[in-house]
Amino acid sequence: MSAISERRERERAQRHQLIITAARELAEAEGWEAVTTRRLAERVEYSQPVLYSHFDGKDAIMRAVALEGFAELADRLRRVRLASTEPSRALHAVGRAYLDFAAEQPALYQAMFELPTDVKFAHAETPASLRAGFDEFVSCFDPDDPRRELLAEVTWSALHGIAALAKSGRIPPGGQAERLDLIVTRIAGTP
Amino acid sequence: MSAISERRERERAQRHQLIITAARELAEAEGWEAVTTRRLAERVEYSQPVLYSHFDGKDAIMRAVALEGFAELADRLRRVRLASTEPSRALHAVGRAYLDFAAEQPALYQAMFELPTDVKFAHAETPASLRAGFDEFVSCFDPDDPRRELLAEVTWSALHGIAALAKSGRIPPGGQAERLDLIVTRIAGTP
DNA sequence: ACCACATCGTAGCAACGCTAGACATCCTGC
DNA sequence: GCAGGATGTCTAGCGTTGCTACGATGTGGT
Repeated sequence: MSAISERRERERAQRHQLIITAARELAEAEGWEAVTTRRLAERVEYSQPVLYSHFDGKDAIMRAVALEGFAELADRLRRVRLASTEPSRALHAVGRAYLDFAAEQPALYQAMFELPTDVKFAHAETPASLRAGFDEFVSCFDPDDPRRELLAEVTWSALHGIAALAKSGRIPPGGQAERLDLIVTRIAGTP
Repeated sequence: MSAISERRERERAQRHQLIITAARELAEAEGWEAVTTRRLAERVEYSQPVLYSHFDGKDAIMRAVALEGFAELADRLRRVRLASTEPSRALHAVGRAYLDFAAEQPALYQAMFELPTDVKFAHAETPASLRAGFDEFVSCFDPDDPRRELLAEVTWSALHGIAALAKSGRIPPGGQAERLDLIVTRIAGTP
């Protein structure tokens, strides 16, 4: 009984992850509008109702994908920040890593930051990985500066702005490096 | 024949605008996901196929709403900029007007800047009203500065970032004024 | 007055998210 | 070892979506 139900639980967890990965791959390959419950079910080789035994619905699946993305992004930003020898260049490196993340995985980024979500961001029940990503920006500023939370917010928002507008073609996709330079030098520079 | 077909054409144009207005109001009241072709048809008191004799589909209707929004935004920004007596404060005023526009009409803003679109932004066939809105930002900077296009791009992007993230609850909706201050002083301030 | 044409509504299609109930399969207790 | 119960999966279907083919209606020109 114990060993068997453990195996079942293991299989169930694997399938849970399989659904998330399949949704993410499908979204990245053909966009979120192509991620239907039918296609997703076919892809994981189960019937539709199985999806609903793991998630409350399509939105919950997208939320799970987004959460996975938050963890990966926070990890990536952290690594880049710690690898920066000079603190003054840390923000630049983190910013570039952020833009690269958005450009390399547009569908994932969309699920995280653009699609409507009920994930709470600046609340008590905010997932840790979510706060962790933001904190990487905060850590790039002087701990003694009382406005460093605000500076991090605005830096993040500006990066999100150029990432989102470039992704949808609303500003020319080239020239992101130049925009990043401007943001970093103006915001992180001495006031 | 002439007078009658002219009247028909007039009625047709009125209905065209009626559809756009109805879609916009419905989206603003209940969100874009509530704007279905059936509900929209009922609201304008015609049957569904009539919508398709005016627009290529739902996306085209949303595009028409967005274009109307671009014209209004450009107009609003222009007025605010010209009303600014002191040039150094023009950018601040334009920025606040932009954020107000986004906050007051979230569905319209969403159609303009967040939803997938095939409207070209930085191309030859860019609608005039669209370029006009961007130019209001450009005009806030020194005409002799070779980087003023870049400065306008980044300013606009940063404003879009805080508008979009605040609208979806990803940053606290309060404190936009503080963020605006920071963006304006850091970007428009002397480098 | 009559025909031709344009215009509009009814009805229907495939696909969507989601769910109820039948079916099969496996574990448990005697 | 074997029936009984519980767990898990699939088939089938509901209501709604964007969109369209086709028939009815009514107007305009000759």
